[in-house]
Amino acid sequence: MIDLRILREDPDRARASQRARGEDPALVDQVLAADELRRSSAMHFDALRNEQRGLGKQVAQASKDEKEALLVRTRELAAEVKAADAAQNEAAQEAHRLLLGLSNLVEPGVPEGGEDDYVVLEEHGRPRDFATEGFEARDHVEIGRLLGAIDLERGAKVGGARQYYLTGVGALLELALCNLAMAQAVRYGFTPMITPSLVKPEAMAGTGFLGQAAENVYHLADDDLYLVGTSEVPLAAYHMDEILPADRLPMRYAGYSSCYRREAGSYGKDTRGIIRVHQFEKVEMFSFCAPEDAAAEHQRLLGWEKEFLDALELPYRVIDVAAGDLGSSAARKYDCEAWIPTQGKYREVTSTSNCTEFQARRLAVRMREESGVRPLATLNGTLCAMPRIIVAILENHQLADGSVTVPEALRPYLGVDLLKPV
RNA sequence: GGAGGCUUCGCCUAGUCCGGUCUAUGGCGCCGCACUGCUAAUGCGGUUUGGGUCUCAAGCCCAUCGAGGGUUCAAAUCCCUCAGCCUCCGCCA
Repeated sequence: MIDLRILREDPDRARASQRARGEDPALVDQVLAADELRRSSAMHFDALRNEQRGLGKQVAQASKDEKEALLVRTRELAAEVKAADAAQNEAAQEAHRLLLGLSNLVEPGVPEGGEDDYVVLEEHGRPRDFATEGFEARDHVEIGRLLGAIDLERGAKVGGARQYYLTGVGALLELALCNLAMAQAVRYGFTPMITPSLVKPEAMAGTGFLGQAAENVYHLADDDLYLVGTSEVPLAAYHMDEILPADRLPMRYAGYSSCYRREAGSYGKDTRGIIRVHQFEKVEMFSFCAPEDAAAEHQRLLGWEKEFLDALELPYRVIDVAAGDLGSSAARKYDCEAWIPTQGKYREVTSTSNCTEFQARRLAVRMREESGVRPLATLNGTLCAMPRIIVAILENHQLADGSVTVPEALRPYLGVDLLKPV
């Protein structure tokens, strides 16, 4: 949700932001018109209600005869107040509904355009040259089968398309990655959290996932609960309706949870393997901080993502995601993409977003400092999304016989330095 | 799933039976001021949140007693629905 004051004072900025995203700039003017109506109908109600309360006091003190006279005016006033209240509520709801449809203001400097208009900021590590090494790289599906780490056939049998079992060393690998990620997060002051995957509509809507992203969200109609696509949702909503002391910011949480995605509209994309699945586990970083500190915090989150990928010795690059490919909550987003040898390209493994005050306004998370109360900023970043990291490790660290070298940092958590075919 | 109890402005709490004097009591905490070798103590004042009005501030207005609806000229207070927490019973990992 955008600050109405900014919208009133600088509507051009909001229109430009909408245009950059490829969304409708006219929505800004609809919101402003609705807000105008909201304020005028509220003033009307306030005035009537003020009169009603004043007369109410007179009635209480009046003698019997006076009372009858007062009640004449007061009875018709009651009807007017009721009507004005209804009008006010309707106007407020409509203004709010329109305001919720507006995406966050894009941060200055974000590349223009859509999905393919990202800007590459950095490259780290060098992809291996398997031809020079004298063998052809196997893809993660094949390696996973050789190691007894991934069972896709039975995943499909039991759960349908895009479902999988991690088995044997595959399962252990995920647990080791989780521990490595959590250890790093704790080192930097994050509070480890295991979060609910099932949340109420307020949490889902407040985080901004029931807009254009809604088609990718699982909804349990019988209970009106949603399955989260990321622990960003329960972490953002953790402090819903709360006022946090400014001197305790930033507050950082690392959430581990299952993530569920319908993957609507991605038919035919990544149908092989576990690059794109309906359920996976993820360690997610989340930060509540002062708005003026958000850009710096965003860089810190990106830094911790890079540190994790470095520790796993993966070649990757960092991209600045274009305006048209940002989620509605994000003002800016950086993705880290790991090199996938058998695809010959970089694929997203982590993503960090600065949501500025957008989510905090919707969720009513505020900060208290001496000068008062105001919304704070929220940011999120992937630390370790299991399937894609497993894909990257298996493919990048494979040997000619199908074995996989375990990155040094992971060895204490896995207990072995080589995964061998079974 | 069934029965009962509870939910008040940071925390605790009065008020709810019997509607208007609630502009919500008191304590704790916190902030400011005064007094005082220092600290402590004491005294005085302030201290929910959101919206509006206003050039800004002050001031003023409206809403807010778990949420929503109803009765009434008038609701923290009466009625209905729902949620959360607690206790007990039943079932179950």
